[in-house]
Amino acid sequence: MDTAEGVADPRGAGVRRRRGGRVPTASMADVARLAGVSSQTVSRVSNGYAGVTEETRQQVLAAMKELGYRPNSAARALKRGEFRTIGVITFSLATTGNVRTLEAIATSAAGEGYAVTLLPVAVPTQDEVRGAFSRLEELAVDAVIVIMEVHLLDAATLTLPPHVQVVVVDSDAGDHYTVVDTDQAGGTRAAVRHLLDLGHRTVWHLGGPEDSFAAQRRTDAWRRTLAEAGRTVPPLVRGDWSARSGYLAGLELAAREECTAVFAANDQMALGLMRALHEHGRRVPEDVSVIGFDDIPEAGSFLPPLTTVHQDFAEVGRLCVEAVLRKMRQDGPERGTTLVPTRLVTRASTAPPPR
Amino acid sequence: MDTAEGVADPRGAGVRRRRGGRVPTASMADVARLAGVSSQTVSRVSNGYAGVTEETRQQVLAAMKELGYRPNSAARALKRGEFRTIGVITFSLATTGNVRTLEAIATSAAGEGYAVTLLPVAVPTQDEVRGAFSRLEELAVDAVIVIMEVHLLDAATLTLPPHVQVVVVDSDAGDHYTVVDTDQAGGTRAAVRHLLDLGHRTVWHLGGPEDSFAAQRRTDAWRRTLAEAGRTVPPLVRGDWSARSGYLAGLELAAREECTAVFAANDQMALGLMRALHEHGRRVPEDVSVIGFDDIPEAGSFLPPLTTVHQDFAEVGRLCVEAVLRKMRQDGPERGTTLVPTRLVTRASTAPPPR
DNA sequence: CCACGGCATGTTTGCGTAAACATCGCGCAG
DNA sequence: CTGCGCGATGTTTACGCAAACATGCCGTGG
Repeated sequence: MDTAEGVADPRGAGVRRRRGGRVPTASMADVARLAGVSSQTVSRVSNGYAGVTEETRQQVLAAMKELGYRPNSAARALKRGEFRTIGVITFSLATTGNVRTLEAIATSAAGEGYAVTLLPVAVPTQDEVRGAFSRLEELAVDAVIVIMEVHLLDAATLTLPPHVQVVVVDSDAGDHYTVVDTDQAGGTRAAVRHLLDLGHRTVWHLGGPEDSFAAQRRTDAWRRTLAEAGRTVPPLVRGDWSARSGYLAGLELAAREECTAVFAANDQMALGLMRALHEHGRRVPEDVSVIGFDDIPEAGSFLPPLTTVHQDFAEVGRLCVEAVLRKMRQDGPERGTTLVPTRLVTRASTAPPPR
Repeated sequence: MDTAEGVADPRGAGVRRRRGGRVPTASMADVARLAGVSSQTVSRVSNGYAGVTEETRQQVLAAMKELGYRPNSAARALKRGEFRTIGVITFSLATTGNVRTLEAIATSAAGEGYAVTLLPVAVPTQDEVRGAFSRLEELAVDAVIVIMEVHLLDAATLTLPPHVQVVVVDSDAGDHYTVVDTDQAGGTRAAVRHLLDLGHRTVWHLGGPEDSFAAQRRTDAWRRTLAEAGRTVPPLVRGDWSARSGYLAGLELAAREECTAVFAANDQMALGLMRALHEHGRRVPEDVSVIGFDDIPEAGSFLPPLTTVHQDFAEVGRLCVEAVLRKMRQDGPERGTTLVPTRLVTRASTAPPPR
């Protein structure tokens, strides 16, 4: 029982195959002919318009079914001038945050009747991004969301082609574009204050890579919070988000007796950090408190379970879609940044400092 | 300097705006007019055809640039009969495997000049899948890849509409569809044998959820491998892929003195399992060996670093794209399963059993 | 009894592109 | 000097759909 066979070809003996031997699909005209109506009536049925007799409607539906008719989205898009598709540019799906955000975007978009087209950019240079944009423009896309967690390598700010509705996640381009982001500063402040409130004299920081906006903000907020509290700011240690880099950085920190509390810029690095501390006989949380950022699903199963800052990725995704659709419909050059609040999740990895 | 002006507008003084105040975009005709050539010549330049004088070409390019011309993908798709887009149906982006596969698909597809449209399906009932398919068909998509890690809830096998080129990841529908999958059995065998070779009398198994194909295969292969080696098959313990479920299952296993080796169906569950063992004073690997599956990036940073079965998701994604494009182009109803080999990564969580 | 309104349906047209076919002009062979 | 061939460019047309407009039919009120 294969796909196309046995259907009386109303166009006569024409085989009607495109290059490559594609299976021909039924058009509205085919359906119209079979149902004995005009193609416009088929269109009306297809789009659920009123003003079609129930009897006619049934005939058309029957014909559609018989021919396996599917509206041709290219033609429809051409006529309507929109694709109901949102493009998403992302530099990597390796980080939890990006993936969760993407998933939320896809779900929200689906709820609005939009699909999501993915466009991965290998290297985040401005040229690459621009290239991605031209590809997207030639693609079937009405608007674009850029999930950007890394600085553009060759330019301080993001410059993009006009005529495209853009919403950016996790950037500092709020004065040029619409930006939706987690409240990095608020989350960081909560984390650092939590440790200070437990009695630690200061808080060390295992920061993310230099080229990441999110990392930069967390580091800035860490410094600011300590400064506001009048504490000394220990030297910054950097990782690259990976657990491995957290481990390496942890080797350094484990050697420092005076380090009793560490704020890691994400949970993976916190994981590696804790391993290094463990290997060097420094217990968590008795000797050293560790706090993370993100609240990945596994964080509660680390050894010990990790206190961390929970990010609401679903909300970020939802807001992105909302913002981009709003921009699309109103064509308003709306700018500014929307912040999504975080929540501190207290688990076993933080405790008062040793006496 | 707007796009359509000074042009004899057959519809009268129409401003040529679509509903919603969309910015009108330049068409080939606009470019042609400005460049003083025919639209066909613009088309030729746009598609890089030979047979256009360099001089003409430059004029056209200049005109394109001035008008900010972008080919209209809807029209192009309508004419060409293809979108150069692959749809991906996925039930969840929560698991590492799905995400990594998706990323690889997107990258491979981009390499072939194809984009990827994402279609998340909330609940994996057959109706939902079929619904996703109809949406996809109405969408701008030439072929579909289904990343399916969960059984359909209301049917044993996957039934899908005709006329669509489909490749399925991680399924048992190889006799009906083209399937690409990790060699679950091979990986499992390697894991179990590794533990047996270390001297363990048998291997316990922390399986994945019942409704997952992958989990089922790993469980089957575990049983088979033990049987082949003439070992007793301990009772199966199940989790749901999450670290938390691994922890809960671990509480059970930790109580069993005779359990010296556990094969967890994924790394997250292994993580939770190790936490439970730790809490009950059973050391890994001295008292109990633990092996995982997937080799997530963090696996090397667990306490202790996890021995696990490495999956080559990139290869899976690549093969999917390759297969689906091949099917598309040849229209061959090619079936069967392609297996991607795994690799055992030995780290610190496995050792000979205690004497 | 006819006109008019309203509803179901049909016809025309154009969206932007590119294949197929038509034309034009130039250079070179005869 | 003429004609032929070929390369460069123009013209026509169709892709499938749906808005805009046209038609035809019915019933009702004057």
